[in-house]
Formats: sequence, structure tokens, C-alpha cells
Amino acid sequence: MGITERRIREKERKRSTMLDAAESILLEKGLDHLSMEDVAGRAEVSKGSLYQYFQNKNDLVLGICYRATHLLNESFKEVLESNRSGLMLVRELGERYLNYVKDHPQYYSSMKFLDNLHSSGVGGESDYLELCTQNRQEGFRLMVEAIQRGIDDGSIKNDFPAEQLALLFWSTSHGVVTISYMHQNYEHFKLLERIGMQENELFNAYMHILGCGIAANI
Amino acid sequence: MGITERRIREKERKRSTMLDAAESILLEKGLDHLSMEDVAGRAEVSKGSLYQYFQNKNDLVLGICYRATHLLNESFKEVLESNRSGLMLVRELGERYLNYVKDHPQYYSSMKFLDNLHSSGVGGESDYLELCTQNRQEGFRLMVEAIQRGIDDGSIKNDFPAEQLALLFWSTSHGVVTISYMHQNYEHFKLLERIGMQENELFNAYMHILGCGIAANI
DNA sequence: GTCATTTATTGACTCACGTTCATTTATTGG
DNA sequence: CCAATAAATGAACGTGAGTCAATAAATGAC
Repeated sequence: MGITERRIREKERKRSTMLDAAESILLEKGLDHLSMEDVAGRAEVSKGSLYQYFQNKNDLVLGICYRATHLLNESFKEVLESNRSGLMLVRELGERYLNYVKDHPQYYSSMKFLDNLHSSGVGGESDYLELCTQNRQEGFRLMVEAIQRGIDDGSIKNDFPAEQLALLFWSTSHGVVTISYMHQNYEHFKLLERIGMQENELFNAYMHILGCGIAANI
Repeated sequence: MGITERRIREKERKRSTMLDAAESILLEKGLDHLSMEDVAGRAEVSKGSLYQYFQNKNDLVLGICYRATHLLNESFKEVLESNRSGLMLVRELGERYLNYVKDHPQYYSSMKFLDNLHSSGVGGESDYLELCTQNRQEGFRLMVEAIQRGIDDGSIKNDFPAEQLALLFWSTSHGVVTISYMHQNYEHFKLLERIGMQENELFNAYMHILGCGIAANI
């Protein structure tokens, strides 16, 4: 049935338009000032129509988050296509993460939203929630793979299982990236300036320290 | 004027009662379900009264955050009273931070709120905002002091200035603590279980890696 | 082409919640 | 006891999420 297929395609296109609108507002105004009425206006549909494509506001934001996590994973996969040492891959992953947040702050804030969702119970139904969670797991899996390769090729020491090192790398890089994000996006965040540190210095220092901790040699 | 003083004292006590109410609701229901009406009810005052003591909802939450940051700093100061090696102090600071988040999740979420505030412009006026920021700077200063002591006593290597190491420690421990917080408070967060890791293992691994990176010897 | 049926769109409406303010109540100093 | 001042109240307002009955468009049978 060609008509049904076309309808599905058009529906998907419209959903995408709505997500585009939401994304641009998220970029401009931030999550706090993202209103459904605003999104509807920019997508040139009525507010009621939004609710035919997204179950609620959370669902809409998680729709952005789905794009966000997918894009980050694609970037990570590119890294893993290289056959440099595992340790270098890990460094490259960190660098990608940092640049990603710099280039797509709206995606990063949608990911922060996902993180904060898991609290307050379910936080409303959303089909995207499961998909986002899956993407995040996939991202973590990619980190594990990089580290496992490092352990196998001898560039990373094997004091800890790859999963545990990955979790450490995940969480610590998350912290560093958060600082970087604040520095970029928050007017009043002056910590880096106050201690006279550049952003890339922070990252390099992080990688240096981390390197000392996990590298097999030196 | 004794009466004026008594009034100020009573006002402060009432403000404290309101903060207690807000805190308990924050603990029970989380930020998303903290409503002014709820707080007023639990503090046994009218909604309007709240606004005589707090400029708005943000201000109220930042009132909690002020308590939160103050308490954390007090805990940090205790650590610095010891005269163990700087490296040990740093480890102790991390441990305190971790336990703090475990013992006072409502305080931690108020601090997350503070972090997210700096975005969206001002986010409404609040007298507490400046105080919270000061407290955070004080907390950072305490970290710097611990590390500086470590550099001075030779337990921490001097590749980087103390401030930069402090920022690294601050941000990475923030990341690790966030994971721990999620593990504790988010029903659906199963990452630690999935890789078969205990919370204290995560912390110990973090400290081990970090130690390798910053310790002067080994 | 016509028309019944299914599908999509709309915006007025409800509801919850933060915030305000005119009114009421309590406190103080004379 | 009485102004005058301070504090407390809850009805009322504004905003924004979510709903739904009414309307419009698309489809396929004839």
C-alpha cells in the first residue's frame, strides 16, 4: 500500500520539523524557556498537533535527546574505526565528547534533561525514553571497547576490568565536560578565568593525569 | 531595642521552619514535585507568607542550597584541621563529598539546581544566589588548600599549579559523585549493577587512578 | 463526481502552579 | 484604649501544559 507508506513518511517528516523547531528554541532560549506553544508556532502547526506526534513535553525533549545520543555515538564509532592504540582511542573519545558539547550545547542540555528525568519516578510516559537509554548504553559500550583494545594491545594497564575503567572514564570526563559546558554557556561561571586556566589546558591536564593513572608504561 | 531584635530572631526562626518544610518535601518528592503550596502547608503558614520570607521559588530552593553548601564546607574544614599529608587530605575530601551526597541527597539536588540556574540568564532575583556562589568558591578554596599542602609536603607532584589540580579534582569527583547519586536515587539507573561494580569500588578505583596521576611517588 | 468513513488539525478550554495584592489580623508605642 | 505599623491571609491573576469536541482533509467505494 503506497499511500500508507507515504503517510508514514510524511508523518516522520513532520515530526522531524517539530524537533527542528524545538531544537532551535532549545539552543536559543534554553530548556527553561522552551514552551510547547513556542515550538508549535515555529513549526507552523497548532499546539494540539504537537500532541499527535509527541506524548508530552518530556517526550519532545527526549526526541531531541535521541538525536543527541545518536550523533554522539556516531562520532564515537568513527574513532573506533581507527587502529591506533587503545590509549589513543580513549583520548580521542574524550576530545570528541568535549568538542561535541561545544558544538551542540542544545544536545548536551537535552542529555542533562535525560539524566535528571530518571529521578522523579517515570516523569511521564515517553517512547523515546527507552531509545535514549539504549543509545547511552551503546555509547558506554563503545568506551568499553576502546579500553579493552588498550588492555589487549598493552597501552592500558590491566589493574581493572575494562568496564570499570570505562565507568571511571565516563564519569570523570562527564565532570570535566560539565565544567567546560558551564564555562561556555553560563554567563556567571568564572572559575576558569579566576584560576587563569584555558579550556584546552583543563582537558590536557585531565588527560595527562588520567594517562598517568591508566597507561601501562611511564 | 530588644523588641526589634526579638522580631528579627523570630523572623529568622520562621524562615528556618519554612526551609525545613521545603527540605523535607525536596527529600521526599524531589525538585519537580516541590510546590509552594505544599511548602506552605507543611510549614503551617499561608502561601502568601512564604513570599514575605523568600522572593520566589528559586530563592527558596537556593535557601536550601545555602544550607547545603555551608554544611559541605564545614565538613571540608574539619578535614583540613588534620595534619596528615596533603594527598591523604585530598582523598578524605573526596570521601566526605561522597558520603555527603549519600547522607543528604536533598542538599545535593539543591546544588544541582544552583548549577542549572546559571544558564537561563538570571533566573529571577535571589539574595541567596550570591551567598551560594560564595560558599562554592570557599569550598573550592579548601580543595586548593589541601592540594597546596600536598605540594608543599611533597606528597603531590608539582606538574600543575594547585588551583588547576583542584579544578581537576573538583570536576572529576563531581562526575563520580553524580554516578553515585544516580545509583542511590534513580530507580532505573542500573549501570553499576550491569558491570558488577560496588559503589565503594568505584570510589576506590577513582582514588587509585587519581592517586597514580597526582601522587609524587610510585 | 459523490459521499461515507477514516485520519489529521485546530484552538478554545481546563487545570495546576507561581506570583501578587487588597483585605484582615496581630502587635506595638503612646 | 487607640492609632500606626507589621505580618498573615487567601482570593485572584498569568502562564503554560495538556485535553477534547468540532472542523477540515484525504481516501476509497460506488
